[in-house]
Amino acid sequence: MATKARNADTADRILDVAEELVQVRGFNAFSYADIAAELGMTKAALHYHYSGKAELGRAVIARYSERFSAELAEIEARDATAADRLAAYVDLYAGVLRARRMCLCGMLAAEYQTLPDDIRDAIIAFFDDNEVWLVRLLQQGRADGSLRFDGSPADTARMIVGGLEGAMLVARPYGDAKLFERTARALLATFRPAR
Amino acid sequence: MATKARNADTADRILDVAEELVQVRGFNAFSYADIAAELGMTKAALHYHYSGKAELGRAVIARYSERFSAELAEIEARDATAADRLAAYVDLYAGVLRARRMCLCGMLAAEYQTLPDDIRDAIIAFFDDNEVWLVRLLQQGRADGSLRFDGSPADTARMIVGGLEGAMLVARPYGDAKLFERTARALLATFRPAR
DNA sequence: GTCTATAGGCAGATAGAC
DNA sequence: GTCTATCTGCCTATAGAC
Repeated sequence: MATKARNADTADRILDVAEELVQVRGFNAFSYADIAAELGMTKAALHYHYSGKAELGRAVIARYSERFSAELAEIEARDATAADRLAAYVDLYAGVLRARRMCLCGMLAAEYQTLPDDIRDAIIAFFDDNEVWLVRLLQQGRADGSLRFDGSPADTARMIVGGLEGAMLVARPYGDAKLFERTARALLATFRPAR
Repeated sequence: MATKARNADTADRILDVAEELVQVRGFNAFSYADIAAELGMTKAALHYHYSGKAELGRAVIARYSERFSAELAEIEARDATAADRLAAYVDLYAGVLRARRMCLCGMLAAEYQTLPDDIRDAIIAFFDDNEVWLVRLLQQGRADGSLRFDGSPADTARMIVGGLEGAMLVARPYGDAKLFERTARALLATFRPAR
């Protein structure tokens, strides 16, 4: 029962637009009117699919987190060594920035204090998932010698997530994806086994 | 002609409140009404001191950047070695997070796409200044052997700024300043000369 | 410098026809 | 499912009295 990907149903197209708006402008800086205009429909129609902005936000982050998890699983299926997997992880972030977007959860982390409780929980869960995945990666890399680092895997995992989120945050005003890539390479270089 | 610091004039107290609101909630998530309520005055009075929200934003970032520059100069006056200066630089960020705030320019970087042009320019200038200062620091550290790093000073400087901004961004949802400090220590550890 | 009062606009949201 | 019409509330901003 395949549906045409080109012709996703309305609920999905709303989610697509909302996701982009959150990543580019932030949750507090877009309105139902923006989405309605983009899709050529009215605000009232949006309320039929998502009862309010908070619920729309929940749906956006839920889909984003699922997709991110799927991409992590894909990396594990495709790349064998810890070093390759880490490079692929960095590429996920680079792809977001090339689309002139901020990481959804990085953007929402900035707005954290203004967001409803369940969205806050989802942000925390996203970062927790990333940390768990990276900790396993780092343990693997330390064991097989493909990654070198001094601190605990947990602190190092947070250094990676923070380093990439921050590099995106700072690179975006410059509108320069290459800036991010050079910064990320400097971060990756600290994990090279032979120095 | 000294004025009492405890009794700063109204324009300064407005700036104090606005600065905190931007750092905690973001520029798009506070209003003149919030500031007026906090200071026990009316919105109209605020407009006497700052004609509009955009001008208020300009004033906030201008004062913040000046203060930040002064703190960098203080570090150079107090700490001699590059390693000590870098540690003190990290402490600046830690202090902001302990006050439960995000770096002002990190927050504004997230909101960048929604901000007026002159505020955008000020954000870029802030990061440029930080990079310049860190590049000099890194060159000094490489020369005197107190800091070790592989990439160019410029890329490494951006790795530091990004790493600290991102570590703040991610630590703030957890409401845990210690989390930032451990992450920052992991970052600093990559600069240790003997590994 | 600070107030009251208010303008004008846009936000999120709902009712009810089709 | 989508529309028109509308509500209520908050936003930024201004006029004018004190």
